[in-house]
Amino acid sequence: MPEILGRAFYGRPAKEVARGLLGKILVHGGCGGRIVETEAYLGSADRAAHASRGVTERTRVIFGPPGHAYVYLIYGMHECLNLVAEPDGSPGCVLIRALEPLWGTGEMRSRRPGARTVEDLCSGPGNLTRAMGITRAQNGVDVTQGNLAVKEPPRNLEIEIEVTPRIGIRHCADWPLRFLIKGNPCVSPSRPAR
DNA sequence: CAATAGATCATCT
DNA sequence: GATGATCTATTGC
Repeated sequence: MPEILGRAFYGRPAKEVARGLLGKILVHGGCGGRIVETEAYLGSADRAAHASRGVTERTRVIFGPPGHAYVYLIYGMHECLNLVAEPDGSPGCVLIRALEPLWGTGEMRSRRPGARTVEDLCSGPGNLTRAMGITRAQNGVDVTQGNLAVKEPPRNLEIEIEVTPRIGIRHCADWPLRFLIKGNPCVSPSRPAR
């Protein structure tokens, strides 16, 4: 049985957690996939991060204990999944941008009739939450226990990690905080930066 | 293939 | 009242 990642894994700098999550397995309900793309979001210095403006009703989970989910609605239509990093009281989280679908692909397809290929199912933050059935109902849930969790892969494959600037933001657009598994076809397509 | 438009709403100013 | 950690369809080379 693959092991669920514990609190200590998340209670580190967001950058390390983002890098460490590559190759791990995200599961929710009967669906699961390998994490192939992440982005780190920091605290007050990172103007691209929601947490940079301090604690509000929305951002308070980012300041809370690590190992919890932060799910929010973007552009009025897409939900994005983050995992809270850093020790309790310190802001930081990791946006999960893309998965390589492994289990429950039939269920994913039924939630995403528009997807043409398996690689498309979880390619992009909005796409993966819809495919996995993750919504704001999961905001604040503990990811170290329960049906939304991240596990150790059955066997550790050798992966090559690439670091690039983050996608789709206007502040701090040149900070190298995006991590991806080089060459993986499920990584989200690059889009025109604004 | 690249660029653009439109959808649509919670959150913050 | 403006903005945004997006996606898809459509248009134009």
